[in-house]
Amino acid sequence: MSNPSPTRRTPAQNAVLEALRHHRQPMSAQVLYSAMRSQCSIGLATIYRSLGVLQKLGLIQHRVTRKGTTLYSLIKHERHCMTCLHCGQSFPINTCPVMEFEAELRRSSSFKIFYHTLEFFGLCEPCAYQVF
Amino acid sequence: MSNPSPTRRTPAQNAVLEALRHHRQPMSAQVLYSAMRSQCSIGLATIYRSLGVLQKLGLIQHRVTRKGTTLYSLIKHERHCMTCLHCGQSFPINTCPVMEFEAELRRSSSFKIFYHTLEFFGLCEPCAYQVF
DNA sequence: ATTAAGAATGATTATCATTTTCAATTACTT
DNA sequence: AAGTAATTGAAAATGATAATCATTCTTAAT
Repeated sequence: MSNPSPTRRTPAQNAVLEALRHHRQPMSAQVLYSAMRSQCSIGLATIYRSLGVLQKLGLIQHRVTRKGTTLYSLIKHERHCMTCLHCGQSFPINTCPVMEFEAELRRSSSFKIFYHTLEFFGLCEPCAYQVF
Repeated sequence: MSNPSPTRRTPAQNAVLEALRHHRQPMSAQVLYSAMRSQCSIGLATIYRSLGVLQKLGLIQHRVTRKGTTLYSLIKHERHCMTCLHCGQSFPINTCPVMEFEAELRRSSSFKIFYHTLEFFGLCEPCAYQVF
């Protein structure tokens, strides 16, 4: 459970982490950018770089939306979802069936696991009618 | 996001499906393009459109790589993996701990589930040393 | 404290996967 | 066959992220 962090975190990294801590929901780099812009001065490239580092430190997790944008959030409670292949909408699932498996995998593998993503794909009820 | 609603399966869609059936491994649209190009004549846009339709028909599944390219494959046995946040390499896992949960979710939800993605993120053993 | 080396920053540019456009072609219906 | 709708594909547009590079900030040694 320990994080590999021999390097000191930069002000930018801390600012990004703080922004993610403040806004509770997963955010894209772009949204993070405009949100942080109103507070401090930071470049978009720095945000991307910081997100990369924080990820490798095991502090934040990500998921990719249907449109291809990556959303970042603090590593805490897993929030999985069902995503409609037609409208792209995501519906949250409040349980996680992988917890136990992940713990076991951590023990049996030399791979250092930080987090996981689980997503179900298909059609939501309205779209199941509309398509085709 | 939303593709035109077809009334039948087009030759292009069948060709894409056949190509995915032939090559057994997950393929990107681009790779599919150059692979199919040598056989028949097809445009890249058509491949993307066909993949979208086939996905909504519940015939193929997808996963997004670390570099942002989407890989498509026939819906068959789930193949999950652990992906290194540093080198981007993916290591396959040969069991799936979600099967039972998915079946239950199918029963309890009105959402029409076709498939799911499960991916673990962290650092592979070599990278765990190299980073920082 | 000074300075040299190295890392971090940010504006811009480049890249690359995917989507959209639109004219041309093809398929379906009457 | 004629008319209408769907499909196709080449090219351009989009959009997220990565790379570049000159500048600024840290760090460490003197």
